Amino acid sequence: MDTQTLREFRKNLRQLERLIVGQLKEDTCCNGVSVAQCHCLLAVELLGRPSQNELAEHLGLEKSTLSRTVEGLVKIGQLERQADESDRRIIRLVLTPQGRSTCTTINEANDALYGRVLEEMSSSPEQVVAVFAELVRAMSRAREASGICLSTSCREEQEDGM
Amino acid sequence: MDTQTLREFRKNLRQLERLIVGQLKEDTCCNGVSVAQCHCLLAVELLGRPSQNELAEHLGLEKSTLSRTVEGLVKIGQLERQADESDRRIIRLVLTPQGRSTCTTINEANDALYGRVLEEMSSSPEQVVAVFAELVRAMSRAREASGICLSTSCREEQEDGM
DNA sequence: TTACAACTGTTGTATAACACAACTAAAAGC
DNA sequence: GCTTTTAGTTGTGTTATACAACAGTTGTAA
Repeated sequence: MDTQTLREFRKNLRQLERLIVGQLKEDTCCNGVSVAQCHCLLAVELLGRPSQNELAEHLGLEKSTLSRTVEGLVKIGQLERQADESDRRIIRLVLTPQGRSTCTTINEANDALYGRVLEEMSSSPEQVVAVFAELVRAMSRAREASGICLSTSCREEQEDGM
Repeated sequence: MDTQTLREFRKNLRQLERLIVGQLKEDTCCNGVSVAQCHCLLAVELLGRPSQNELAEHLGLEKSTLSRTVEGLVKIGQLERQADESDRRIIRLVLTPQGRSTCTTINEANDALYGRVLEEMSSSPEQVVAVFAELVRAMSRAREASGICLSTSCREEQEDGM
C-alpha cells in the first residue's frame, strides 16, 4: 500500500501516543486518582473480584508494579483486598463503595466526552468504533507476535547475531 | 448514542493506552534509541531544522524535558545543535548522518509493520487511515478544549468551587 | 543609552510508573 | 516429607516527565 498513506497513519499514531503519554503526567485525574489507578479501578470493575495476578496480566503490568498500585488504592479507600477462600496465597480485589462511586463518575464523564467526540465525526459512530476496535486488536496481535514498539520500529535486532 | 458501544470503545482505548505505556518501558527501541527519543528524531525529520522550542511545542513537552532528551541524542551522535544565524538565543536541531540513517531504519521497519497490520484488516486500509486520522484530530481538540484525560475522565473539577 | 521586559534554553529537584531481582508464605507434585 | 511452583511484597534502579530558578539574548521604551 501507499507509503504516503502509511506515513500519515504513523504520524497520527505518534500524535495519539504523545497525547496519552502527556496525560500520564497530569498527576491527579479524577477524584484524586491517577490515570494508572483509574485503569486499575476500571479493570477491577470489569473483571469482578480478580486476583492481583489476573489483574496484572490484564493490564500488562509486572506483579510488583501492580502490587504497589493496588496498595495506593487501598490506602485511599477505593479498593479492598480480600483473602481467597480456598487458596491463602491469593488476594482478591474488590471495589469499596467509594471505589464503585469513583468508577461511576469516571464512566459517566467519559461516556459523555466520547459520545461528543464520536458524534461530531463524519463517519457513523458505530463504524468508527468498529474500525478502532479492529485496529487495536490488530496492533495487540502484532505486538505479541514480535515484541515491537508500536510507533517507532523497535525490532530487537542485531544485538546478538552479528 | 448507545452506552454499550461507548463502553466498548473506551475499553479499546484503554487497551491501546496500556500498549503504548508498556512499550515506553522497553527501554531501548531501535538502534539503542528509546521511544521518546524516536519521537524526537522523527519530529526533527518532519519539521526540518526546528528550534528546541518549536520541537517541544510540537511534541507537547516542557522545554526542560526536551532539552534533556535532545542532550541525550546529541551525546549518542544522532542530533546536532546549531546556532541560529540571526538570534543567538535559538538553537536549531538537525539530524546527523547517523540520525538520518536511524530515521530511515525506523521508517522502513514501521512502514512494513503497519502495512501488514492495515492490510489484514477487513475494512480498506485507506478507510481505516482516514477514520483514525479524524479520530485523533477529534481527540486532540477535545483535549485542548477541556484539559481532560482521554481514557479515564479527569475533568479537574470541584477543587476550588464548592 | 540604559533599564526593563520578554524570550530561549539549561540546570536543580521532585515524582509517577514502571521493571527486575530477591524474598516469604502457601500450595502442589511426587 | 521434601522439592518445586505460584502469589504477592519489598528493595532498588531507570525513564520520562514537570516545575522553578537561573543565565544569556533581544527588543522596547524612556
